[in-house]
Amino acid sequence: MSSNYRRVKGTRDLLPPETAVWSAVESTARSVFGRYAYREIRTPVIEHTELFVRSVGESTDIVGKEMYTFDDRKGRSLTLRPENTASVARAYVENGMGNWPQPVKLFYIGPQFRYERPQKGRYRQFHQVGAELLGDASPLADVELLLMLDRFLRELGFEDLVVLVNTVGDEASRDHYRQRLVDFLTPRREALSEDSRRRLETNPLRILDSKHAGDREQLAGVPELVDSLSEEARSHFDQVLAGLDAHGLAYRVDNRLVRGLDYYSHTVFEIVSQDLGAQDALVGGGRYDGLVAALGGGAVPGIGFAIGEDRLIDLLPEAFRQEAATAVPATVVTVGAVAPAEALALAEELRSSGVECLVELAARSLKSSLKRADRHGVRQVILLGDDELAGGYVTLRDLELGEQRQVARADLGQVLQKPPHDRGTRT
RNA sequence: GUGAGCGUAGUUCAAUGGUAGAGCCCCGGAUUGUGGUUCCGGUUGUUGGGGGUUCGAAUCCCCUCGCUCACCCCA
Repeated sequence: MSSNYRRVKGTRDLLPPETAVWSAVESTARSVFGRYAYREIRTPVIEHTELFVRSVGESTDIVGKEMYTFDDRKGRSLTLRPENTASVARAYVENGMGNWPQPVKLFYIGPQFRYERPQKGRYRQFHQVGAELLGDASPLADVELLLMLDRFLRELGFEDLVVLVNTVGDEASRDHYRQRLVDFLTPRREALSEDSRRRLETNPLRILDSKHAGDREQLAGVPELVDSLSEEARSHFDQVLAGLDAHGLAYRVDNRLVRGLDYYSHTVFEIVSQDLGAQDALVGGGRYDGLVAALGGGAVPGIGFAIGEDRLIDLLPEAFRQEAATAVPATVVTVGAVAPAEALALAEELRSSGVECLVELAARSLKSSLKRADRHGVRQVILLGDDELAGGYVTLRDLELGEQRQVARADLGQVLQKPPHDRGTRT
């Protein structure tokens, strides 16, 4: 408000100490995904617009009205990625990953962009943590992916999140069902919302998860997609559910769950939370067996998920936040007539032995230095006065315990190596 | 794109047409070798911006920008 320069709408500055939480969440993702041998991929933030039109789908809202699209200086249409699966699939084809040992397991962490009106849990620049498994069509691959996702969320401390699963079948199943759905809804056309009437032509399946009250009424008695499944699609889904049962992963089958991106097939899933307001989807994902082929690759099956990192962090259990918060463990302070340069020299020694510390660089009264240390959330204060300098030791004061002791200067690095870890966050 | 609510100090908020304030935060100090409590002192505002009404506007009106929430859609 005081500045002429402001964040662009829908973006935000992530500041410490919050960034430490983000960092910890991302470390956990790397750790968990790593145990399943997923490796990180980093794709560009900008892509050719056509990539998203082809993969996400022309009739989707994302492509229709939510993309940051612009022409570069040569008139090529470029788009800030609205999601990351299309880029991963493109990279798979472009880099010949089809020749790598299959399946290829990739994860990504990064910003995505959608031009929407910002509100709770929805930003124009938001962040996703996602994983993609390419080259494995088996139902057990779906199961393993969901187990990995579940493990990640549990390591963050989430307990009661429920996975909603459904199948949208293979292409033949969907074609068959789409026709039945259109047959059912056409007589009711006039009672549908404007959006849904449009979808009847462009993307009928999307009408199923319309939240519009009138639409929901008209959907009473609608044919279920389950009944249109091919033998193979039915069997795939049954095996996925059996696998989840075998591992005790809680889920709910939601026959109305249809995801907003065109590339999905077979298994689709979502994790929603009641504590997020209107933007309740925390994770979305599913199988996309036709995507790589659509981008000019071979018939390579795929499955993946994307976690809304911003939303995830909104909901993060307090215990994990606490653990992630960082406090500065120590500061070096001079006493009496000792020059601050001596303190800096000592701090550098400590840093050489791996200790994290601040230094008081101004000559102040001890009283004032201690007060400042306390305000910075420092726990250990290293006092360096004439006596200490002459005796080759320091006085180490623990502000939390209110105790102090003398430590030989040579041992100080060792003593501070393991900082007390029980200090709370300062907010 | 549509609707609603809200814009006063870094922050949370007061001031209902008559001199823009308080708490917190931040900075300094209370005889420079001992912090947190306490006390003293200090910095910070074109009242989001522009226009109008009025002797006089943070306050009323119009426009505009921004924020928040919801619809829609999704992560």
